[in-house]
Amino acid sequence: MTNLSSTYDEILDCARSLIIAGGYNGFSYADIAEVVGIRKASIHHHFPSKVDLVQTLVARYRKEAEAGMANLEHQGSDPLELLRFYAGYWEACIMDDSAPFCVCALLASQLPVLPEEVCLEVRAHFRSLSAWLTSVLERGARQGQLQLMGTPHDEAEAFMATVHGAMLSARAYGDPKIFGVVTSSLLERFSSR
Amino acid sequence: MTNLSSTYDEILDCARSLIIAGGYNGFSYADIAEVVGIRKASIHHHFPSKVDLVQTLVARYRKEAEAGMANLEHQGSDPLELLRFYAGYWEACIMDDSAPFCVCALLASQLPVLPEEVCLEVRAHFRSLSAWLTSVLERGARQGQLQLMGTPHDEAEAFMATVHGAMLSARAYGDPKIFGVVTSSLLERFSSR
DNA sequence: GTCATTCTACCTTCTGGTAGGTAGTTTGTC
DNA sequence: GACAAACTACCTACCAGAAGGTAGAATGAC
Repeated sequence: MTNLSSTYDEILDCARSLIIAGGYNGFSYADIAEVVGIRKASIHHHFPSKVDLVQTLVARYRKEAEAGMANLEHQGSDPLELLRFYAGYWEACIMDDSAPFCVCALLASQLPVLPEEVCLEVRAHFRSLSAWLTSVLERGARQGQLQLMGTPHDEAEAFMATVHGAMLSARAYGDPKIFGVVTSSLLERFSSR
Repeated sequence: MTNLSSTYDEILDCARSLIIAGGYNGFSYADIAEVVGIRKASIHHHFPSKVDLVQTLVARYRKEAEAGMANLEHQGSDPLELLRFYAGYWEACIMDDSAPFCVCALLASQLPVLPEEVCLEVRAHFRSLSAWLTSVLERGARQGQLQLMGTPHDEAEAFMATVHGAMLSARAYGDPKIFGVVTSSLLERFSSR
């Protein structure tokens, strides 16, 4: 139980890449089988159904993201630094093409055709990301470091939306640099100076 | 040629709704056939392949959007009004669930698995929308009505990204109101007063 | 009669999923 | 330590249904 096979992880990693590329209906067990070098049926041993696979994958993604946010928080960086780090993290992922889109953002776009279980995981990610951003903005505003025009919550939603939209634009233009253009414009607006 | 059958249009409208819900791989000819009340094979008479159908659909969408932008432009409204109108248009579409997502924004998210022809149409829409927003922002800045921190182009990209991200959040939360929250925060920031 | 439209009937390939089997490892019991 | 039972990870060989698509025959308007 503690010793999970590496195949299990390989399947999850592969599925993640495939979802990032084309969403829930954009890949099949056959696609994974080919990449991992295993037979289709063997995937069912690890993940009985496609819903199981994607739900596990998103749950894990969500956990990683939450761990990342908690970790940033403990490093005691100031609010503006945290926002910069968050945007910088995605900028790096997009520039080196290692993860050119947030799994949950991509799945959210197809929410109406997603299985209920996956839908709930995706929604939970949006809520936890929004909550974290809200707390960062709230702290920044209280310290006088960040310039907010609305409530921390509303500004957090706007921040998140802009980052997701920037991922979309980078993909649409086929130009990773556009992500940096949009996010740096976003960050600038929050700095007081 | 001038007298296009209404079935043709019904198929396009139906496909549009289905794409808005789940993207390129989220619907099939069978789905359309059921809604339109026609046999699968009959759709092939109007659109030989799925690529033809989606390409036509996106091209038409693009034309409509460009006509809408040109029309707004001719009404001579001031820049801030134009931005408000644009955001308000989408807010209405999302609130009444008539078109809760931009077809091109949704397709852009799955660009890596899209047929080349569709990909080009989607990209073209992003470019024309960005160009229009740039011109509006540029004019607003020149007139002193809008407060820009970066170049009109960069701000236009940020504006577009935020609107697309707001669509995504509204869908993720299952709450149409979040679109208005994000976009009104966005518009406020551009107003001078 | 011609032409567009729609139909039935069919094809191939892909889809997620199942059944049943095999080789190798762990585990529990004596 | 020996040995059976159970478990893990994978396999081959299927299946039913859905996918996009084709061929050719009816229908019906001009």
